[in-house]
Parts: sequence; C-alpha cells; structure tokens
Amino acid sequence: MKDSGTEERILEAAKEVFMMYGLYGARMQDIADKANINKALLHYYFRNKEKLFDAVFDGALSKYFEQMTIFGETSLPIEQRIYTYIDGMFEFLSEYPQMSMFIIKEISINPELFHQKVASMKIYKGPTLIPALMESMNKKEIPEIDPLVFLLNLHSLCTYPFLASPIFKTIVAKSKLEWKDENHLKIKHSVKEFVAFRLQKTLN
Amino acid sequence: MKDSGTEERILEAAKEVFMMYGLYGARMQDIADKANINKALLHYYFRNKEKLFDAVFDGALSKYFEQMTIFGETSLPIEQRIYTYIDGMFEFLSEYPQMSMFIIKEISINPELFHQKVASMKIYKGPTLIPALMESMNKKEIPEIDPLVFLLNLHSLCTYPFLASPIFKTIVAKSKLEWKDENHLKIKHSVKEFVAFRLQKTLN
DNA sequence: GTCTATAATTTGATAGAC
DNA sequence: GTCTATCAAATTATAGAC
Repeated sequence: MKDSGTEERILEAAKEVFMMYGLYGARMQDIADKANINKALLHYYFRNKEKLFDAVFDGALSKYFEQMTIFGETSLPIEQRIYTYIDGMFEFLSEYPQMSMFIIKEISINPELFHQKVASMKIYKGPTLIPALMESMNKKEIPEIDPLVFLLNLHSLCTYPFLASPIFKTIVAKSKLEWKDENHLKIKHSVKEFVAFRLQKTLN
Repeated sequence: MKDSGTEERILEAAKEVFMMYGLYGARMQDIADKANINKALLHYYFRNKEKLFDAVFDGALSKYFEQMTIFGETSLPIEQRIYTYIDGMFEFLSEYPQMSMFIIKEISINPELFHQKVASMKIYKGPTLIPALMESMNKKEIPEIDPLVFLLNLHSLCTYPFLASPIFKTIVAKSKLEWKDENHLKIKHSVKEFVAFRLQKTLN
C-alpha cells in the first residue's frame, strides 16, 4: 500500500476489500480500517458505498482492458506478438491476481453495468488479437483456426492458474506433491508451446 | 427448481444465492423469497446463516471432487481416459457453471475452512490423473511432461470458458463477431487436440 | 480534513400464535 | 411446520465539533 494522500489510500483499501468480498459482501468498516481512517472519511471522499465501488470497478476495468490491448509490434511475426501478449498477461496477473475474478464476478451479478461501461469505452474496439490472426490466415502464414476458440484457449491457459491457485495448492498437497513458485515460469512456457503448436511454428 | 420438500427447496434457493453473492454478500431475505417461504423458516431448518452456508458449501465441494475423480477405465489408453475426463468436466460445468467460481472464491476468503474440509475427505486422495500420467511416462507410452503443469493446463482449458462466459460474450460482441452456443463443442474439441499434442497421440 | 457521536436502515435471529 | 410481529445486532450514512 502506497503511503500517499488519503483519497488514494482509501481507493487502495477499497480495492482490496471489494475484490475479496464484492459489492454486497464488502464492509465500509473494513475499508476504513485498512486505510487507517474512520468510516466518516470514506463518506466525505466518496459520498456512499456504491460510488466508492464504482470508482474501484472503473479503475479495475480500464486497467484490465488496457492490458488486453498490449500486443507486440505490427512488424513482428504473429507468434512473436502473441508471446509478447502472454508475457504481458502473466506480469499483469501476477501483480493483480484477483482482478479478473473480481471483474467476472461483478459482471455476472450485474451484466447491465458492464454492457454500459464497455459500450462507452470508445478506445476499446475488441481484442486486437482477432484481426491480427485473421490477417495472418489470409496471408497463409498460419493454418486456418477459429480465432475465437484460440483467443479463449489462450486466455484460459493464462488466467485460470492465477484464479485457481488457492484451490490448486491444496489439491496438489493431497497428492503428496508440492507447488513451487517457479512453476509459473513452466506454465507460461507451456502456453507458448501451445501457441506454437496451434500456429504450426517452432518455439526456439 | 424442484418442487419438493421445504428443506430441499431452501437448499436449492440458498445454493443460487450463496453462489452468486458469497457468504457475506448473500441475504437471508433473498433466499427466503427464492424458496417462497419467510425468513423464520430458514432458521427453523438451519439454525443460522453460517450453518445454511455450510450445508451448501459442503454439497458443492463434494459434488466438485466427485466429478474430478471420474476417469475412464484403467484398461484404456491414457489419452482415452483423459478424453473421458474432459467430457465429464464439460457436462458438469454446463450443469453447474458457477460452482467452480464459488468454490475458488470462498476458499480464497477462508483458506482454513477448505484445508479442514479436504483433509477430512478420506475418499479423495488427490487428482487421479497424476499417478496415471506418471505410470504412462514410466512405460514410455507418452513423452516426459510435468504432470502438474499438464493438469493445470487441462483444467484451465475446461473451466475458464464457463467462468468467463459473461465477460467474453460482451468482449466478442465488441469485435462485431458473435458467440454461438455450439462453440462449446469446438472448445471441447480444441482441448482434446491439446491433450493429443501434449501426449503425442493422434486424435481421430 | 479528520474525528466522535449518533441517526437511520438493513439484516440476522427469536417469540409466540396458529 | 409455517406464519406474523418483533428484537437485537450490524452496517451505512450523517451531524457537528475541532
């Protein structure tokens, strides 16, 4: 937690609590405690709970979408661009392991909210990956694949390990194996191998 | 919702509400409404909120673990057994799309609870897949792979599509594409292709 | 801006009639 | 077993001093 202005400290604390418990499960008292202030100040800065939540959710959403558009240079071969994308995803998810779950969860509770938010995002035009894949297919650089299925596979392989890490560690322990942190590197590598396989490229 | 005894109706309603909002976010009133009874009856049947939650969570957990142990016959080749596993996963996740998220979420809030529950499950010895993979590697039927990474990849590819479906539909709409339900079949197929690739087998 | 004290509302839980 | 009415506790929100 950054040791900055009060407003930022509140947002930081609110992020933690809302991401863990959701809009309805979160408690203003918890947020105040985490920010080392009292409840009254929360209302001074953000009028009410919903407004505070909106601030957190908006921040999460734009960070998330911002990340999803980071993609290697157009001049590079498609597989290289995707490797860059994967590296970015892993970095992002390591820093904010709860964010994708938070977004998914809140959207499933209130789909309307999301539609409005995304519709109003003029910058975001959808996954950059899709048109890039299609172009490569047209140029016969890669085999014919379903771009949506590929995109979903890719996101699955990157995102789920972070989502499931609490449950997975326990399950693994049951098999008398252990979960090492360096496994994240292995997983990332396996994702790239998957991409190379799908696009019929070789990976170093 | 089954039109059965009151207790069962309560459990059904509680499952829906708890899965959506979690322990702290769920409201007893909502559960009562969904079950078409009043709050007092909830307490008559399940003393308090936590006990009701436990009943729901226990049910979810055992159903989940039960599914995770369904695996093709030992006599079959390993890839066939995994294909069976995948079919089972997709069927299960179609029926209970929210369950894995629910379990993951509640565990990340209260890891202790989970450890106890899993530790007390004497039936469950960990993923059946791991020892089976190791045996096949010993017999040189499949190449050397990291069984944990493989298991995680597999779960990622199967589970995430269901988790992310609310967000994914919106994202896809942004690219002027559309999400068809038959895509689930394509996804399942792509998972099997992934398995075949990893195990160096051919898929019909 | 920040605090304490308190109001207002929501929510979990109980009492008691039927 | 099921309901209405009500209590007690928790939780959001506000008032007002500093």
